[in-house]
Amino acid sequence: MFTLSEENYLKAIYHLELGNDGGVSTNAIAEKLATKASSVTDMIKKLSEKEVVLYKKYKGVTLTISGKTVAANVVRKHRLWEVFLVEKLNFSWHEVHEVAEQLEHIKSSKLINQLDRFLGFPTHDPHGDPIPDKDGNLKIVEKSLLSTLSKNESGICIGVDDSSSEFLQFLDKKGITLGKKITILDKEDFDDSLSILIGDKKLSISNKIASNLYIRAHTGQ
Amino acid sequence: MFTLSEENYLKAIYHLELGNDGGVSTNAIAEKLATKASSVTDMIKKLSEKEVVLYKKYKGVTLTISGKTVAANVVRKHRLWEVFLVEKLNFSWHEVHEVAEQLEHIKSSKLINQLDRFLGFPTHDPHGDPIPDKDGNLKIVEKSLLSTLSKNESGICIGVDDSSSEFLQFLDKKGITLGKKITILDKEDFDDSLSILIGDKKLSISNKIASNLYIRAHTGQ
DNA sequence: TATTATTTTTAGACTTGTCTAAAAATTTAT
DNA sequence: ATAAATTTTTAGACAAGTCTAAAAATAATA
Repeated sequence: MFTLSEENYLKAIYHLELGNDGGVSTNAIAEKLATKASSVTDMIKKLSEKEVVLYKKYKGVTLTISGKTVAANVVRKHRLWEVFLVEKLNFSWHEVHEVAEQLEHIKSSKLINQLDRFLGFPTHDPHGDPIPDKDGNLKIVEKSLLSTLSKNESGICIGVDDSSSEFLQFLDKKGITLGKKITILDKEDFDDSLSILIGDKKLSISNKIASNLYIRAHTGQ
Repeated sequence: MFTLSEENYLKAIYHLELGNDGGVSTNAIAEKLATKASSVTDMIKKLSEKEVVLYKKYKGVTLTISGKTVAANVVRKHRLWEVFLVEKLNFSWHEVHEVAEQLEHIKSSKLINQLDRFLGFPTHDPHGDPIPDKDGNLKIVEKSLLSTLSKNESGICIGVDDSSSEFLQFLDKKGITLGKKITILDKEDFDDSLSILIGDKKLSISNKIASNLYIRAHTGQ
Protein backbone atom coordinates (compact mmCIF):
# COMPACT_ATOMS: atom_id res chain seq x y z
CA MET A 1 0.00 0.00 0.00
CA PHE A 2 1.19 3.49 -0.78
CA THR A 3 0.85 6.73 1.13
CA LEU A 4 -0.71 9.81 -0.39
CA SER A 5 2.73 11.31 -0.79
CA GLU A 6 4.16 8.23 -2.46
CA GLU A 7 1.24 8.15 -4.88
CA ASN A 8 1.86 11.77 -5.80
CA TYR A 9 5.51 11.11 -6.51
CA LEU A 10 4.68 8.08 -8.66
CA LYS A 11 2.11 10.07 -10.59
CA ALA A 12 4.56 12.92 -11.17
CA ILE A 13 7.22 10.52 -12.46
CA TYR A 14 4.61 8.84 -14.66
CA HIS A 15 3.65 12.13 -16.29
CA LEU A 16 7.27 13.21 -16.69
CA GLU A 17 8.23 9.90 -18.30
CA LEU A 18 5.61 10.40 -21.00
CA GLY A 19 7.47 13.55 -22.07
CA ASN A 20 11.09 12.42 -21.76
CA ASP A 21 12.27 9.00 -22.89
CA GLY A 22 15.27 8.66 -20.56
CA GLY A 23 15.16 8.74 -16.77
CA VAL A 24 13.40 11.54 -14.93
CA SER A 25 15.63 14.04 -13.11
CA THR A 26 15.37 14.92 -9.44
CA ASN A 27 14.88 18.58 -10.24
CA ALA A 28 12.07 17.88 -12.70
CA ILE A 29 10.18 15.97 -10.02
CA ALA A 30 10.86 18.67 -7.47
CA GLU A 31 9.49 21.34 -9.78
CA LYS A 32 6.40 19.33 -10.67
CA LEU A 33 5.57 18.72 -7.01
CA ALA A 34 6.61 22.18 -5.84
CA THR A 35 9.05 20.71 -3.36
CA LYS A 36 12.83 20.63 -2.87
CA ALA A 37 15.32 18.37 -4.62
CA SER A 38 16.52 17.03 -1.29
CA SER A 39 13.01 15.88 -0.42
CA VAL A 40 12.79 14.15 -3.77
CA THR A 41 16.02 12.27 -3.17
CA ASP A 42 14.69 11.04 0.16
CA MET A 43 11.43 9.84 -1.34
CA ILE A 44 13.11 8.22 -4.33
CA LYS A 45 15.14 6.07 -1.97
CA LYS A 46 11.97 4.95 -0.29
CA LEU A 47 10.26 4.17 -3.58
CA SER A 48 13.34 2.38 -4.76
CA GLU A 49 13.26 0.09 -1.73
CA LYS A 50 9.62 -0.62 -2.48
CA GLU A 51 10.73 -1.54 -6.01
CA VAL A 52 8.42 0.82 -7.82
CA VAL A 53 11.25 2.88 -9.30
CA LEU A 54 14.72 2.12 -10.60
CA TYR A 55 17.26 4.49 -9.18
CA LYS A 56 20.95 5.07 -9.61
CA LYS A 57 22.49 8.00 -7.79
CA TYR A 58 22.78 11.09 -9.97
CA LYS A 59 21.18 9.22 -12.86
CA GLY A 60 17.50 9.93 -12.40
CA VAL A 61 14.64 7.46 -11.99
CA THR A 62 12.35 5.32 -14.09
CA LEU A 63 9.19 3.53 -13.01
CA THR A 64 9.26 -0.25 -12.80
CA ILE A 65 6.35 -2.22 -14.23
CA SER A 66 4.67 -2.28 -10.85
CA GLY A 67 5.37 1.42 -10.32
CA LYS A 68 3.78 2.23 -13.63
CA THR A 69 0.74 0.20 -12.69
CA VAL A 70 0.32 2.07 -9.42
CA ALA A 71 0.76 5.45 -11.11
CA ALA A 72 -1.59 4.65 -13.97
CA ASN A 73 -4.20 3.60 -11.45
CA VAL A 74 -3.98 6.95 -9.69
CA VAL A 75 -4.32 8.72 -13.03
CA ARG A 76 -7.25 6.47 -13.89
CA LYS A 77 -8.99 7.43 -10.68
CA HIS A 78 -8.24 11.12 -11.17
CA ARG A 79 -9.73 11.17 -14.64
CA LEU A 80 -12.77 9.06 -13.81
CA TRP A 81 -13.59 11.39 -10.93
CA GLU A 82 -13.21 14.35 -13.28
CA VAL A 83 -15.77 12.81 -15.60
CA PHE A 84 -18.07 12.24 -12.65
CA LEU A 85 -17.78 15.84 -11.49
CA VAL A 86 -18.53 17.26 -14.93
CA GLU A 87 -21.17 14.80 -16.08
CA LYS A 88 -23.07 14.23 -12.86
CA LEU A 89 -22.37 17.16 -10.57
CA ASN A 90 -22.33 20.01 -13.08
CA PHE A 91 -18.76 21.10 -12.52
CA SER A 92 -17.05 23.05 -15.30
CA TRP A 93 -13.93 21.52 -16.75
CA HIS A 94 -11.78 24.16 -15.11
CA GLU A 95 -13.08 23.35 -11.62
CA VAL A 96 -12.45 19.63 -11.49
CA HIS A 97 -8.71 19.27 -11.12
CA GLU A 98 -8.31 20.38 -7.53
CA VAL A 99 -11.08 18.12 -6.25
CA ALA A 100 -9.90 15.18 -8.33
CA GLU A 101 -6.44 15.60 -6.78
CA GLN A 102 -8.06 14.60 -3.50
CA LEU A 103 -10.46 11.97 -4.81
CA GLU A 104 -7.71 10.11 -6.71
CA HIS A 105 -6.30 8.85 -3.40
CA ILE A 106 -9.44 7.11 -2.16
CA LYS A 107 -8.67 3.42 -1.80
CA SER A 108 -11.38 1.01 -2.91
CA SER A 109 -11.25 -1.04 -6.07
CA LYS A 110 -14.98 -1.67 -5.92
CA LEU A 111 -15.55 2.07 -5.78
CA ILE A 112 -13.54 2.82 -8.87
CA ASN A 113 -14.87 -0.10 -10.88
CA GLN A 114 -18.46 0.77 -10.06
CA LEU A 115 -17.81 4.44 -10.79
CA ASP A 116 -16.39 3.43 -14.17
CA ARG A 117 -19.53 1.43 -14.92
CA PHE A 118 -21.81 4.19 -13.61
CA LEU A 119 -20.18 6.65 -16.00
CA GLY A 120 -20.52 4.28 -18.96
CA PHE A 121 -16.84 3.31 -19.19
CA PRO A 122 -15.59 6.65 -20.48
CA THR A 123 -12.32 6.65 -22.45
CA HIS A 124 -11.41 10.31 -21.97
CA ASP A 125 -11.65 12.91 -19.24
CA PRO A 126 -13.21 16.36 -19.65
CA HIS A 127 -9.94 17.78 -21.00
CA GLY A 128 -9.62 15.07 -23.63
CA ASP A 129 -6.94 13.10 -21.81
CA PRO A 130 -7.24 9.32 -22.09
CA ILE A 131 -8.34 7.28 -19.07
CA PRO A 132 -6.07 4.28 -18.39
CA ASP A 133 -7.91 0.96 -18.19
CA LYS A 134 -7.68 -1.40 -15.19
CA ASP A 135 -4.29 -2.64 -16.39
CA GLY A 136 -2.96 0.86 -16.90
CA ASN A 137 -3.11 0.82 -20.68
CA LEU A 138 -3.95 3.98 -22.60
CA LYS A 139 -5.92 4.10 -25.79
CA ILE A 140 -3.74 6.18 -28.08
CA VAL A 141 -5.67 8.56 -30.30
CA GLU A 142 -4.02 10.14 -33.32
CA LYS A 143 -4.00 13.81 -32.53
CA SER A 144 -2.35 16.98 -33.78
CA LEU A 145 -2.19 20.56 -32.65
CA LEU A 146 -4.65 22.90 -34.28
CA SER A 147 -1.70 25.14 -35.17
CA THR A 148 -0.31 22.46 -37.50
CA LEU A 149 -3.36 22.34 -39.75
CA SER A 150 -3.33 24.18 -43.10
CA LYS A 151 -5.90 26.48 -44.61
CA ASN A 152 -9.24 24.77 -45.36
CA GLU A 153 -8.35 21.71 -43.31
CA SER A 154 -10.63 20.78 -40.45
CA GLY A 155 -10.76 18.49 -37.44
CA ILE A 156 -12.61 17.68 -34.25
CA CYS A 157 -11.48 19.35 -31.05
CA ILE A 158 -10.46 16.47 -28.75
CA GLY A 159 -8.32 17.94 -26.03
CA VAL A 160 -6.11 20.64 -24.59
CA ASP A 161 -2.41 20.69 -23.93
CA ASP A 162 -2.52 23.41 -21.28
CA SER A 163 -5.33 22.57 -18.89
CA SER A 164 -4.89 25.52 -16.59
CA SER A 165 -8.03 27.01 -15.19
CA GLU A 166 -7.43 30.30 -17.04
CA PHE A 167 -7.09 28.67 -20.44
CA LEU A 168 -10.15 26.49 -19.95
CA GLN A 169 -12.24 29.44 -18.89
CA PHE A 170 -11.05 31.33 -21.94
CA LEU A 171 -12.18 28.46 -24.17
CA ASP A 172 -15.56 28.43 -22.43
CA LYS A 173 -15.95 32.11 -23.18
CA LYS A 174 -15.15 31.56 -26.83
CA GLY A 175 -17.49 28.58 -27.08
CA ILE A 176 -14.69 26.12 -27.81
CA THR A 177 -15.54 22.72 -26.33
CA LEU A 178 -14.53 19.11 -26.93
CA GLY A 179 -16.24 17.41 -29.84
CA LYS A 180 -16.75 20.55 -31.92
CA LYS A 181 -15.62 20.69 -35.53
CA ILE A 182 -13.04 23.35 -36.31
CA THR A 183 -12.12 24.47 -39.81
CA ILE A 184 -9.18 26.71 -40.65
CA LEU A 185 -10.49 29.56 -42.77
CA ASP A 186 -7.27 31.51 -42.97
CA LYS A 187 -3.78 31.81 -41.52
CA GLU A 188 -2.07 35.15 -41.02
CA ASP A 189 1.62 35.09 -41.84
CA PHE A 190 2.00 38.30 -39.91
CA ASP A 191 1.40 36.93 -36.38
CA ASP A 192 0.48 33.30 -37.11
CA SER A 193 -3.03 33.94 -35.87
CA LEU A 194 -5.86 31.83 -37.28
CA SER A 195 -9.27 32.55 -38.57
CA ILE A 196 -11.42 29.54 -37.77
CA LEU A 197 -14.95 28.31 -38.14
CA ILE A 198 -16.27 26.54 -35.05
CA GLY A 199 -19.81 25.29 -35.25
CA ASP A 200 -21.40 28.12 -37.22
CA LYS A 201 -19.28 30.85 -35.64
CA LYS A 202 -16.25 32.56 -37.12
CA LEU A 203 -13.44 33.32 -34.68
CA SER A 204 -9.95 34.74 -34.76
CA ILE A 205 -7.51 33.05 -32.39
CA SER A 206 -3.87 33.58 -31.64
CA ASN A 207 -1.18 31.03 -32.39
CA LYS A 208 -0.72 30.48 -28.68
CA ILE A 209 -4.29 29.27 -28.41
CA ALA A 210 -3.96 27.10 -31.49
CA SER A 211 -0.84 25.49 -30.05
CA ASN A 212 -2.76 24.31 -27.02
CA LEU A 213 -5.71 22.69 -28.76
CA TYR A 214 -5.62 19.09 -29.96
CA ILE A 215 -7.48 18.07 -33.08
CA ARG A 216 -8.42 14.70 -34.50
CA ALA A 217 -8.30 14.58 -38.29
CA HIS A 218 -11.73 14.86 -39.85
CA THR A 219 -11.73 13.62 -43.41
CA GLY A 220 -15.45 13.96 -44.14
CA GLN A 221 -17.24 17.26 -44.67
CA MET B 1 -8.76 24.33 7.99
CA PHE B 2 -8.51 21.00 9.80
CA THR B 3 -6.30 18.01 9.22
CA LEU B 4 -7.69 14.55 8.64
CA SER B 5 -6.72 13.62 12.18
CA GLU B 6 -8.36 16.67 13.71
CA GLU B 7 -11.55 15.97 11.81
CA ASN B 8 -11.60 12.42 13.10
CA TYR B 9 -11.21 13.58 16.69
CA LEU B 10 -13.99 16.15 16.28
CA LYS B 11 -16.26 13.54 14.77
CA ALA B 12 -15.54 11.10 17.60
CA ILE B 13 -16.29 13.73 20.23
CA TYR B 14 -19.46 14.67 18.35
CA HIS B 15 -20.73 11.09 18.41
CA LEU B 16 -19.77 10.60 22.05
CA GLU B 17 -21.51 13.80 23.10
CA LEU B 18 -24.80 12.55 21.63
CA GLY B 19 -24.66 9.66 24.10
CA ASN B 20 -23.38 11.40 27.23
CA ASP B 21 -24.63 14.81 28.34
CA GLY B 22 -21.54 15.91 30.28
CA GLY B 23 -18.04 16.27 28.90
CA VAL B 24 -16.43 13.46 26.97
CA SER B 25 -13.59 11.59 28.70
CA THR B 26 -10.11 11.13 27.32
CA ASN B 27 -10.41 7.37 27.55
CA ALA B 28 -13.71 7.30 25.69
CA ILE B 29 -12.15 9.16 22.79
CA ALA B 30 -9.08 6.94 22.88
CA GLU B 31 -11.23 3.83 22.71
CA LYS B 32 -13.39 5.18 19.88
CA LEU B 33 -10.37 6.07 17.80
CA ALA B 34 -8.36 3.00 18.75
CA THR B 35 -5.51 5.15 20.02
CA LYS B 36 -3.84 5.89 23.35
CA ALA B 37 -5.06 8.31 26.01
CA SER B 38 -1.80 10.22 25.82
CA SER B 39 -2.31 10.87 22.13
CA VAL B 40 -5.80 12.12 22.88
CA THR B 41 -4.52 14.58 25.47
CA ASP B 42 -2.05 15.95 22.94
CA MET B 43 -4.69 16.41 20.29
CA ILE B 44 -7.20 17.92 22.68
CA LYS B 45 -4.72 20.63 23.52
CA LYS B 46 -4.36 21.40 19.86
CA LEU B 47 -8.10 21.48 19.29
CA SER B 48 -8.52 23.62 22.37
CA GLU B 49 -6.11 26.20 20.98
CA LYS B 50 -8.09 26.21 17.75
CA GLU B 51 -11.16 26.86 19.89
CA VAL B 52 -13.21 23.96 18.62
CA VAL B 53 -13.33 22.24 22.02
CA LEU B 54 -13.57 23.41 25.61
CA TYR B 55 -11.03 21.68 27.76
CA LYS B 56 -10.12 21.68 31.41
CA LYS B 57 -7.44 19.28 32.54
CA TYR B 58 -8.87 16.06 33.95
CA LYS B 59 -12.39 17.30 33.24
CA GLY B 60 -13.01 16.03 29.72
CA VAL B 61 -13.98 18.00 26.63
CA THR B 62 -17.02 19.47 24.95
CA LEU B 63 -17.34 20.83 21.44
CA THR B 64 -17.77 24.56 21.01
CA ILE B 65 -20.35 25.83 18.53
CA SER B 66 -17.77 26.01 15.80
CA GLY B 67 -16.40 22.59 16.71
CA LYS B 68 -19.87 21.13 16.45
CA THR B 69 -20.32 22.71 13.04
CA VAL B 70 -17.10 21.21 11.76
CA ALA B 71 -17.96 17.78 13.16
CA ALA B 72 -21.51 17.82 11.84
CA ASN B 73 -20.19 18.71 8.42
CA VAL B 74 -17.90 15.70 8.42
CA VAL B 75 -20.82 13.50 9.46
CA ARG B 76 -22.95 15.10 6.74
CA LYS B 77 -20.34 14.25 4.14
CA HIS B 78 -19.92 10.72 5.45
CA ARG B 79 -23.63 10.00 5.24
CA LEU B 80 -24.19 11.64 1.87
CA TRP B 81 -21.38 9.57 0.41
CA GLU B 82 -22.93 6.45 1.91
CA VAL B 83 -26.17 7.25 0.14
CA PHE B 84 -24.25 7.76 -3.09
CA LEU B 85 -22.47 4.44 -2.77
CA VAL B 86 -25.67 2.51 -2.13
CA GLU B 87 -28.01 4.32 -4.50
CA LYS B 88 -25.70 4.93 -7.43
CA LEU B 89 -22.85 2.46 -7.21
CA ASN B 90 -24.69 -0.63 -5.98
CA PHE B 91 -22.83 -1.01 -2.71
CA SER B 92 -24.54 -2.97 0.06
CA TRP B 93 -25.14 -1.12 3.28
CA HIS B 94 -22.49 -3.14 5.05
CA GLU B 95 -19.80 -2.14 2.55
CA VAL B 96 -20.11 1.63 2.63
CA HIS B 97 -18.65 2.65 5.97
CA GLU B 98 -14.98 2.08 5.25
CA VAL B 99 -15.05 3.97 1.96
CA ALA B 100 -17.13 6.80 3.43
CA GLU B 101 -14.50 7.16 6.16
CA GLN B 102 -12.14 8.27 3.43
CA LEU B 103 -14.57 10.28 1.32
CA GLU B 104 -15.77 12.32 4.29
CA HIS B 105 -12.45 14.19 4.34
CA ILE B 106 -12.59 15.51 0.77
CA LYS B 107 -12.64 19.29 0.92
CA SER B 108 -14.95 21.07 -1.52
CA SER B 109 -18.20 22.70 -0.56
CA LYS B 110 -19.36 22.71 -4.17
CA LEU B 111 -18.77 18.97 -4.30
CA ILE B 112 -20.89 18.21 -1.28
CA ASN B 113 -23.68 20.59 -2.20
CA GLN B 114 -23.91 19.22 -5.72
CA LEU B 115 -23.77 15.66 -4.42
CA ASP B 116 -26.63 16.48 -2.07
CA ARG B 117 -28.67 17.81 -4.99
CA PHE B 118 -27.70 14.88 -7.22
CA LEU B 119 -29.00 12.47 -4.59
CA GLY B 120 -32.26 14.37 -4.18
CA PHE B 121 -31.50 15.93 -0.79
CA PRO B 122 -31.72 12.71 1.22
CA THR B 123 -32.50 13.02 4.93
CA HIS B 124 -31.15 9.66 6.07
CA ASP B 125 -28.23 7.42 5.22
CA PRO B 126 -28.52 3.71 4.32
CA HIS B 127 -28.50 2.71 8.00
CA GLY B 128 -31.32 5.10 8.86
CA ASP B 129 -29.09 7.71 10.51
CA PRO B 130 -30.11 11.32 9.88
CA ILE B 131 -27.98 13.49 7.58
CA PRO B 132 -27.14 16.89 9.11
CA ASP B 133 -28.09 19.84 6.91
CA LYS B 134 -25.63 22.54 5.83
CA ASP B 135 -25.87 24.19 9.24
CA GLY B 136 -25.34 20.94 11.08
CA ASN B 137 -28.92 20.49 12.23
CA LEU B 138 -30.43 17.04 12.46
CA LYS B 139 -34.01 16.18 11.70
CA ILE B 140 -35.13 14.24 14.74
CA VAL B 141 -37.41 11.33 13.99
CA GLU B 142 -39.44 9.69 16.71
CA LYS B 143 -38.08 6.18 16.90
CA SER B 144 -38.20 3.21 19.22
CA LEU B 145 -36.46 -0.11 19.45
CA LEU B 146 -38.34 -3.03 17.99
CA SER B 147 -37.87 -4.80 21.30
CA THR B 148 -40.09 -2.24 23.05
CA LEU B 149 -43.17 -2.95 20.93
CA SER B 150 -45.94 -5.16 22.31
CA LYS B 151 -47.73 -8.05 20.69
CA ASN B 152 -49.78 -7.06 17.62
CA GLU B 153 -48.13 -3.65 17.38
CA SER B 154 -46.33 -2.77 14.20
CA GLY B 155 -44.00 -0.19 12.77
CA ILE B 156 -41.70 0.70 9.89
CA CYS B 157 -38.08 -0.33 10.10
CA ILE B 158 -36.14 2.94 9.91
CA GLY B 159 -32.66 2.21 11.20
CA VAL B 160 -30.17 0.14 13.11
CA ASP B 161 -28.35 0.81 16.34
CA ASP B 162 -25.44 -1.55 15.68
CA SER B 163 -24.25 -0.92 12.15
CA SER B 164 -21.45 -3.44 12.14
CA SER B 165 -20.89 -5.26 8.92
CA GLU B 166 -21.85 -8.60 10.50
CA PHE B 167 -25.19 -7.37 11.78
CA LEU B 168 -26.08 -5.69 8.49
CA GLN B 169 -25.23 -8.82 6.54
CA PHE B 170 -27.37 -10.84 8.93
CA LEU B 171 -30.29 -8.50 8.26
CA ASP B 172 -29.75 -8.84 4.51
CA LYS B 173 -29.91 -12.61 4.86
CA LYS B 174 -33.18 -12.39 6.78
CA GLY B 175 -34.64 -9.92 4.31
CA ILE B 176 -34.88 -7.12 6.85
CA THR B 177 -34.34 -3.75 5.13
CA LEU B 178 -35.21 -0.13 5.83
CA GLY B 179 -38.79 0.87 5.00
CA LYS B 180 -40.31 -2.54 5.59
CA LYS B 181 -43.30 -2.93 7.86
CA ILE B 182 -42.76 -5.18 10.85
CA THR B 183 -45.53 -6.57 13.03
CA ILE B 184 -45.02 -8.35 16.34
CA LEU B 185 -46.90 -11.63 16.17
CA ASP B 186 -45.74 -13.00 19.48
CA LYS B 187 -43.25 -12.51 22.30
CA GLU B 188 -41.65 -15.39 24.15
CA ASP B 189 -41.29 -14.82 27.87
CA PHE B 190 -38.80 -17.65 27.96
CA ASP B 191 -35.93 -15.92 26.07
CA ASP B 192 -37.56 -12.64 25.01
CA SER B 193 -37.37 -13.72 21.39
CA LEU B 194 -39.94 -12.33 18.96
CA SER B 195 -42.08 -13.79 16.27
CA ILE B 196 -42.53 -11.12 13.63
CA LEU B 197 -44.20 -10.59 10.29
CA ILE B 198 -42.04 -8.69 7.82
CA GLY B 199 -43.54 -8.14 4.40
CA ASP B 200 -45.36 -11.43 3.94
CA LYS B 201 -42.75 -13.51 5.73
CA LYS B 202 -42.88 -14.85 9.28
CA LEU B 203 -39.60 -14.79 11.18
CA SER B 204 -38.35 -15.58 14.64
CA ILE B 205 -35.68 -13.20 15.92
CA SER B 206 -33.75 -13.00 19.15
CA ASN B 207 -34.07 -10.11 21.60
CA LYS B 208 -30.56 -9.03 20.72
CA ILE B 209 -31.63 -8.44 17.13
CA ALA B 210 -34.79 -6.65 18.22
CA SER B 211 -32.74 -4.37 20.46
CA ASN B 212 -30.73 -3.17 17.50
CA LEU B 213 -33.58 -2.31 15.14
CA TYR B 214 -35.29 1.07 15.17
CA ILE B 215 -38.96 1.35 14.35
CA ARG B 216 -41.17 4.32 13.52
CA ALA B 217 -44.69 3.96 14.88
CA HIS B 218 -47.14 2.89 12.23
CA THR B 219 -50.72 3.59 13.24
CA GLY B 220 -52.48 2.43 10.07
CA GLN B 221 -52.95 -1.22 9.10
C1' DT C 1 -10.38 9.52 56.09
C1' DA C 2 -6.65 6.94 54.49
C1' DT C 3 -5.53 3.87 51.00
C1' DT C 4 -5.99 1.73 46.68
C1' DA C 5 -7.39 1.79 41.93
C1' DT C 6 -8.30 4.28 37.88
C1' DT C 7 -7.88 8.02 34.80
C1' DT C 8 -5.33 11.59 32.87
C1' DT C 9 -1.31 14.10 31.94
C1' DT C 10 3.67 14.75 31.23
C1' DA C 11 8.17 13.62 29.45
C1' DG C 12 10.80 11.74 26.12
C1' DA C 13 11.23 9.01 21.93
C1' DC C 14 10.00 7.49 17.17
C1' DT C 15 8.21 7.88 12.13
C1' DT C 16 6.97 10.37 8.00
C1' DG C 17 7.75 13.92 5.15
C1' DT C 18 9.64 18.10 4.77
C1' DC C 19 13.34 21.82 4.93
C1' DT C 20 18.18 24.40 4.83
C1' DA C 21 22.93 24.40 4.23
C1' DA C 22 26.91 22.20 2.83
C1' DA C 23 29.38 18.54 0.29
C1' DA C 24 29.90 15.64 -3.72
C1' DA C 25 29.16 14.44 -8.42
C1' DT C 26 28.10 15.67 -13.00
C1' DT C 27 27.78 18.72 -16.82
C1' DT C 28 29.11 22.83 -19.37
C1' DA C 29 32.23 26.13 -20.90
C1' DT C 30 36.65 28.02 -21.54
C1' DA D 1 41.44 19.13 -19.89
C1' DT D 2 40.74 22.13 -16.33
C1' DA D 3 37.65 25.47 -14.19
C1' DA D 4 33.05 27.06 -13.43
C1' DA D 5 28.25 26.18 -13.12
C1' DT D 6 24.66 23.14 -12.20
C1' DT D 7 22.55 19.18 -10.29
C1' DT D 8 22.16 15.88 -6.83
C1' DT D 9 23.02 13.98 -2.46
C1' DT D 10 24.07 14.08 2.48
C1' DA D 11 23.66 15.71 7.15
C1' DG D 12 21.12 17.60 10.52
C1' DA D 13 16.84 19.90 12.00
C1' DC D 14 11.84 20.49 12.42
C1' DA D 15 6.50 19.70 12.75
C1' DA D 16 2.69 16.46 13.11
C1' DG D 17 0.98 12.66 15.16
C1' DT D 18 1.77 8.75 17.55
C1' DC D 19 3.77 5.68 21.31
C1' DT D 20 5.67 3.91 26.13
C1' DA D 21 6.65 4.63 30.75
C1' DA D 22 6.30 7.32 34.68
C1' DA D 23 4.11 11.00 37.43
C1' DA D 24 0.05 13.45 38.96
C1' DA D 25 -4.74 13.97 39.75
C1' DT D 26 -9.18 12.09 40.57
C1' DA D 27 -12.38 8.49 42.02
C1' DA D 28 -13.50 4.39 44.63
C1' DT D 29 -13.14 1.56 48.67
C1' DA D 30 -12.18 -0.02 53.14
